[in-house]
Amino acid sequence: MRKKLTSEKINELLETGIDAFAQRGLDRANINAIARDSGVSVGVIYKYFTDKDGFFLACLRHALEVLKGEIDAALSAEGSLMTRVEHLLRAIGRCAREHPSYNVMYNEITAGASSAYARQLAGEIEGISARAYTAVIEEAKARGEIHSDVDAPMLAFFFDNLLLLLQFSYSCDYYRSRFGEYCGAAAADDEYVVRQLMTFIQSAFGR
Amino acid sequence: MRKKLTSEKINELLETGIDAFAQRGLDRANINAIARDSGVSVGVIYKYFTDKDGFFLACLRHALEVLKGEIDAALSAEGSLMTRVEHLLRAIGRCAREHPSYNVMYNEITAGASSAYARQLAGEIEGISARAYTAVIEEAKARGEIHSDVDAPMLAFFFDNLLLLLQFSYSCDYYRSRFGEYCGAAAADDEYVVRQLMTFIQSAFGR
Amino acid sequence: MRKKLTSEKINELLETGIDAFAQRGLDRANINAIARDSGVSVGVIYKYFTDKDGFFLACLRHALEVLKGEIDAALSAEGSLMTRVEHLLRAIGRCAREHPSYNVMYNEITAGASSAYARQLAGEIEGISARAYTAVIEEAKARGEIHSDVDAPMLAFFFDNLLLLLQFSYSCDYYRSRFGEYCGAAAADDEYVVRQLMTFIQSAFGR
Amino acid sequence: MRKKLTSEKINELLETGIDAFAQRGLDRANINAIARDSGVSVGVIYKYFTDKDGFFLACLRHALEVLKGEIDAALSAEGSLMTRVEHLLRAIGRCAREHPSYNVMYNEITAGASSAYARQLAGEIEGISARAYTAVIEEAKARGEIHSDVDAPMLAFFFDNLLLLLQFSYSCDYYRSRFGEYCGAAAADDEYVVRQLMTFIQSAFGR
DNA sequence: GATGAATGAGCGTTCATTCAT
DNA sequence: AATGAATGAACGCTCATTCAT
Repeated sequence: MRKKLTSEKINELLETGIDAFAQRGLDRANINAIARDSGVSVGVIYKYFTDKDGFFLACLRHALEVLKGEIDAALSAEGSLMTRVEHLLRAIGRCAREHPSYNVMYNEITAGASSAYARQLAGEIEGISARAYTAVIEEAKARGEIHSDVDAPMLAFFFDNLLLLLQFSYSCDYYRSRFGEYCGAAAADDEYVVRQLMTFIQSAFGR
Repeated sequence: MRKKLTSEKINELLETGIDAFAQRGLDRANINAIARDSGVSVGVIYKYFTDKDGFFLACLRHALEVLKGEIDAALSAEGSLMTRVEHLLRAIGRCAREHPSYNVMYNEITAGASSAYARQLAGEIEGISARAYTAVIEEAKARGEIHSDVDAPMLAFFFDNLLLLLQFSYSCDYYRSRFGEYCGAAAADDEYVVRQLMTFIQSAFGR
Repeated sequence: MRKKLTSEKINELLETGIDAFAQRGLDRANINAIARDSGVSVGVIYKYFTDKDGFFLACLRHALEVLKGEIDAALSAEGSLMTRVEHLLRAIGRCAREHPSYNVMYNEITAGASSAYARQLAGEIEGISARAYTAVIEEAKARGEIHSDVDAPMLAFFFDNLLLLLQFSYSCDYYRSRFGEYCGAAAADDEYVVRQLMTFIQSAFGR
Repeated sequence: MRKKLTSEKINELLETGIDAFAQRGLDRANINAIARDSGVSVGVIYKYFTDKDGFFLACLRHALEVLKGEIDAALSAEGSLMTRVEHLLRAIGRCAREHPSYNVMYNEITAGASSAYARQLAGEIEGISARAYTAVIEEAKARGEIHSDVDAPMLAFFFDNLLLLLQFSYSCDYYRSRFGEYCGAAAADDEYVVRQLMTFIQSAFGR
């Protein structure tokens, strides 16, 4: 073959990597297998990425870019606080359906093997949402949509905790089973879940 | 040596395993090193546990037993819903301080490598909390502490999501950094965090 | 098998290693092949030696110990300077016949791949001969067997140069061919070579 | 670029190759790095040389041509045997200073990896010196400068052994350290070494 | 002819697992 | 029963070589 790699090929490689890492984890995923399944040679992985960790990180960033893009779009929609929350929840559902592996990779970095990069990644990944959510909440406070004596960053944190676990509960095996343990069949009724979580958040945000 | 293994020795082995798995993850932890550090031979690990995965699972269950014990104790205290919630939050803080590795292992099973056991473990681990929280909420509904038209299991689920991420945010590198990104120094003020989360949950539970 | 390795087995391993390194060089020798050919698993190589380099060094030291042992024996014989020289030359011939690979390994460390250890190894290996030869020459000077105004260490150096290249000329492919280019069939006549070199050295040592 | 390769460029390539092979050895030197450092593509190396070994051999011949040129010049000078020897020794010193890598490559072929070409190379490289030295010695014999009953080729061999190890002792890490072990600071005093070796050879050549 | 990105065989090393003692 | 040395499959990574441009 020996044809120059198109950027689509690199994208395919990242997608294959994401699937492999999501299914088997950073350590159990096999670089040689990923290369074979992507139809490229191992060599190109080591040409484009420093090592397995570097490739994993690239896959991760690729996944998170898409994820965060959807979130941003939802957040910057017009409307009241709760309208935007609704958009957010629906975006989360959509992402989980369209890119099941992305959320799994996201969850992966919170665990063991990637903890060497924990601090840096958290800054990179969470910083933006943290500031965005906090800003939206401050804004809502200013508009009187929520209590004025609330701690905005912490409210944002609790709020994102709910979203994050919803994401994971849609996509990660363990969290999905856990969701089922709690809610049974209702867990599968996306619309119902959104309504219930909306109510929960609405109340939590107070008047 | 060649002395029969005391159950004490087995406990020490599990503790060493938990620390190793928490620090390095299921795949990177080294069975031979764990044996050495516990002062036993690799042989006994393979006598008492089927394989590395089996040993990991045993470590996990050991950790979760302690964790769930604390939770149960807090939950079965006397008092109003919010009093029990407060006990719960404080128990979570205490566990995070006393057994930092336990929560990390808990988070570990939600990720990649252990997903083969996801369903089974989720049932084992989450089922009890799911039923306990749901029962407490139903009870609170009956007492009028929370709205009567609320979906108890789903409320329990959202509630546990908040608790779970608090646990992880106290103990797991990534989640701790994320907590810092959101809340800065306030993240380290346990008392303040408890108060804020109490308020959040109180509101979410509605009148 | 799984039987504990006897020290003979380790010796066999070293011998196999020496042959492999002598035939193919440090880099081209294959650790897995060496293990297979010795009837042990790769694992034991990495249990007894830190890495390929460490194993190579162990092989080297094993070879040189034997070599230096023979030299020492010859040197500590009774008799005049030239008698001892004769013993030395015959010992060199014997070693070359009995352990053809040992000299090749010795030559190996003077080249490329092992140059990282050059200084240390030179001290370890040459220091003893350097002192021994110099002492013998000083002694001969004192006895009036050689000129009194000669620089003993440098004479020892030139002398050892002649011995070293004789060693290599008996055992290393290139040096052997070179020997043939110079001396034709005479190169194969050990006795004749010894006599000629004795004469050469005798003259060089002066009256 | 895509300009035809000048012979100048090829020379630069060979020089870079020589440095790389001298520093890292045949196996550890990296063809791609050599190409990069010479400002040519890997492709041209494989156009002008059959493979890595072939390129190594070309580098070697390039180095030896220069080396042998200097030797020949010294040897064909006017004067007595010992005058020519002195020229030779000084030429060796000069080469070691001007082309440190050349001697290292020379030593490289005597070791492991290139032994496949040992015989052929030895003929190519040593044959000429062998005949030249032997001729000079025969001549000196005829002129009565050395004993008439000496074996000229063997004397030439011993003589070249001394020169060869002097070359290597000036340029190769291991041999240089060995030189130091024998002679300490005196090893660095070129003039002194030449004088001592002259005396040694003079005596060895006999009356 | 020159280029240099792509290829993939090959090897050093690790470590879960076994089993003779 | 407990031991721990031995095993060897498996995998990350390198780099000599090729060939489409």
